[in-house]
Amino acid sequence: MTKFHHTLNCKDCKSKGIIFKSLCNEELDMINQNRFEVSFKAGEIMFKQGTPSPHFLCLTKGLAKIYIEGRGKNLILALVKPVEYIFGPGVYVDNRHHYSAAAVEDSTACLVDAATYKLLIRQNPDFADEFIKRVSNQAIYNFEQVISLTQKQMPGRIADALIYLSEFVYDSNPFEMSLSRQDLADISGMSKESAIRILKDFKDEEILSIDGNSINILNPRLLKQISETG
Amino acid sequence: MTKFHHTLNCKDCKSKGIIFKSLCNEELDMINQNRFEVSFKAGEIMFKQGTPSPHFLCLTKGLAKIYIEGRGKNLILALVKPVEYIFGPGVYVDNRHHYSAAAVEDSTACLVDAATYKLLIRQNPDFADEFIKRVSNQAIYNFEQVISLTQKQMPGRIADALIYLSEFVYDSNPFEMSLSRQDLADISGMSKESAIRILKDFKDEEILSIDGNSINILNPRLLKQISETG
DNA sequence: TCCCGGAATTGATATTTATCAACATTATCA
DNA sequence: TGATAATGTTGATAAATATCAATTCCGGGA
Repeated sequence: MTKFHHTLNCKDCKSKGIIFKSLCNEELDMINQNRFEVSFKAGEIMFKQGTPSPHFLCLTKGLAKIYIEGRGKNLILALVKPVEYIFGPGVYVDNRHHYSAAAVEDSTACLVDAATYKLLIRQNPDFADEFIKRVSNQAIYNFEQVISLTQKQMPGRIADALIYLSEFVYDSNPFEMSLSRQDLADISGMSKESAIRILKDFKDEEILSIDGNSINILNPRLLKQISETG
Repeated sequence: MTKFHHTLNCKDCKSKGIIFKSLCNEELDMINQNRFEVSFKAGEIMFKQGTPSPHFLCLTKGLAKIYIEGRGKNLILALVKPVEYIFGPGVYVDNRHHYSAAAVEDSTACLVDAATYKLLIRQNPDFADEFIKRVSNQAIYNFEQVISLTQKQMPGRIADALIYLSEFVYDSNPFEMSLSRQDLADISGMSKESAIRILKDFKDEEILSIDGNSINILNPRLLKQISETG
């Protein structure tokens, strides 16, 4: 994990997230003065559940997973790609991370002091609205996730994960999956072996073609149907 | 469902939630002018997933459940008691309810126009902070819930539900459960029959005594241990 | 290049959980 | 009050899923 100051100013940052659109130049300066950039190699942990949480993290390059560490198993809540940010609920509660984050691919991120961020939320109602909107969207997504995990059977859950990967994470089909099978299992809340078996079933039914980590969704319609019928 | 204007002003309301503590009299007046009170009989639906969501709802009497309607099954996300409020994430996203709510006991609630509420969040940073804090707490609770539902086996999940009921909902032990067995199952993400069986096991092991809907936790330490070991 | 360790795969088996059906109990209401 | 429906309970069975063990595959160093 290398720490270094970025030469760019936030005002000029090409990878500035849309979250910052409601901030004026002065406010962006404030963020700029309280930030530093960090890079992570694939596999490295970015922060760990239970540790103090003093930062807002904006992913500028790579891919990260955020996951809850349960009893032996992990549950991946979401994958985060540029330019999205991670700002856990602990910041407003107990200053602790309630989930861990790790780099799935080599990544870089901007860290901003949480206090600065909270101050801006108080100062700028548009920014606050944007933030609440974002938190709300996340909550809604979590509802769908819980229903998927608790009420769908394994094929439905794997279908959900594959659709999520293709449509929201890699934004393409076919796609090269930078996740391990274990990660896929951790997204879908099942054992690695089960995840592999379902993938194979999908391959046998010619819903997918799989070559190592390259996945091609051959029958998106059927996959969506499996997702819906659970 | 009866609609009537409450005689009291919000300023004097005995059951005013702590959320309102950061509002000045003028702001409370604003809420007061945009609110009405409704009462629900036990079992009545307060609002339904998918319908437009123009209100902030504050429960002043009774007990309500909020639940997601999945494929045939429901998943109860939380029980709401006085004086807590329900303000779904849809208000900031698509103006739709993303979960349903129903009265478990005879209840009354104050409904406040959502636009008014959102305006106050923009106006009053302390109020906004309180609101975000509350949303954050909810998110953290949801994490624990997801882990319970996806990584614990049935006895652990029922233990979690019973602890939740005793410690957070009814605030007592023994307690009279106003929920049905189906509700208990919907909290724990399992079939009604399974929930009943686990209850019986706990009774046989003398962790609980059960008489109809009266539940007495005889061995809280062991119950907690079952919750933790899953 | 060869070897090693971790990931992926497969099969056999055990465990967990749901479903179905039958019956008991309780609440409701005319 | 008695009939009737809803809720609760139990047992038998089937389905879903995890676990364990044994290979195989693959990439990165010495």
